[in-house]
Amino acid sequence: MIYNRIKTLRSDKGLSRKELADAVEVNFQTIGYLERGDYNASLELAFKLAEFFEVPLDMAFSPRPFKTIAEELAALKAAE
Amino acid sequence: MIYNRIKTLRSDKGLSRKELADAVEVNFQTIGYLERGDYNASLELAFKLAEFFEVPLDMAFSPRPFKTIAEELAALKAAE
DNA sequence: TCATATTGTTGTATTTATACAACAAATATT
DNA sequence: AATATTTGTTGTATAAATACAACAATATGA
Repeated sequence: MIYNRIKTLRSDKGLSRKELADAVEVNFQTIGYLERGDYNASLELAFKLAEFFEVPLDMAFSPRPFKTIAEELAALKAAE
Repeated sequence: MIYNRIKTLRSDKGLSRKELADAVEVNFQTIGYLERGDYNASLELAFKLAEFFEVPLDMAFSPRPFKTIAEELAALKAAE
């Protein structure tokens, strides 16, 4: 299982699934499947999405659950 | 099409396909397919391989052809 | 050189990712 | 509230990734 932040990245940009799907050239329902975790993106699609969102691939996809914002902040504080 | 450096990374470590395959829990022939570019790794396998080789994912996989060592050196020199 | 291990090739089977359609449920817009 | 847009669900179809087997070709090592 691979975790992803597609939904967050997408809504941050104020895009609908259809718009994102068009941008990376997949069916709009494919975006839905990915966001719900029904299946993983292919490597190819993962690269396209990361590129589209202008983030490194492992900021959009991770083999381990992403930290919540609260956890990120706690980690930052601990690292001071 | 996604490019990869699995063959290089693997032979740098002096491993056979079988050994690498066992380490990332796939069939040894799957490694062969990937090395020959017959098909792409899944995102899951890509993460496992990158982790195994201790390199960032995009050092092992890229949507664009990797530079040769000569090109890398030329780029380094140009950046001086 | 002979034996063994590794790699390449071909072929079949299964699983997973993607496409597409129809329609219901939920949100947003006017 | 009525309408339109977006999202969720289910179902079918195809393509791509993976497993596995058998065997040929190459390379490695005794």
